[in-house]
Amino acid sequence: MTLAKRSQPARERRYWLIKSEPSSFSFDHLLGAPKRTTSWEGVRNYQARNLLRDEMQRGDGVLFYHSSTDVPAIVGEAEVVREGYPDPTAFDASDSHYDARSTRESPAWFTVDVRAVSRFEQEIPLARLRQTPGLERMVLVQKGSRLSVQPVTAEEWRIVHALAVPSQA
DNA sequence: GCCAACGTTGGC
DNA sequence: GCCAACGTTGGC
Repeated sequence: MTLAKRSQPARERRYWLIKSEPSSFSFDHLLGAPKRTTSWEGVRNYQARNLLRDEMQRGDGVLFYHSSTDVPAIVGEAEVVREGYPDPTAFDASDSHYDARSTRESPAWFTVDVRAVSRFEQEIPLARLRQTPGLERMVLVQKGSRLSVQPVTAEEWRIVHALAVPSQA
């Protein structure tokens, strides 16, 4: 965190949702990682890149979603612990996410660090999200929605939490 | 495994 | 700048 960033006025906490295929990187992987933290690298979509680079801030809340699995679901909560920085995998010719267009002088792709906060008491399957009043406009439930890093509204975050942690509702 | 929806590429 | 072709995502 730079002085410049620390001295910026605080803004409202914002919320995001990130997708991952549990067969490649699950919420358990994140919980088991050093400091329960990982770099969310490898994103190669410009809309998602813009969110990673420009919008996600330290302290923001993150819903962790399992895609391409038997029961696609939101399974836990994480938070942004490091703001956008160049994705190192884009510079590594031996990495499957290598992109020669991205240079250290002019990086094309960005990542943030996320840390696991907690696994939800109850996973929330996509089918349930679709049935939940107030979530009709959530990006995740839109037809054809493929964005792997998505904005979540404060109200959507609240509703999801009420489903996920009923003991606190 | 199927296939709809989407994003990217590249010819013109 | 258009748009067809292609590769990928991801639910079902």
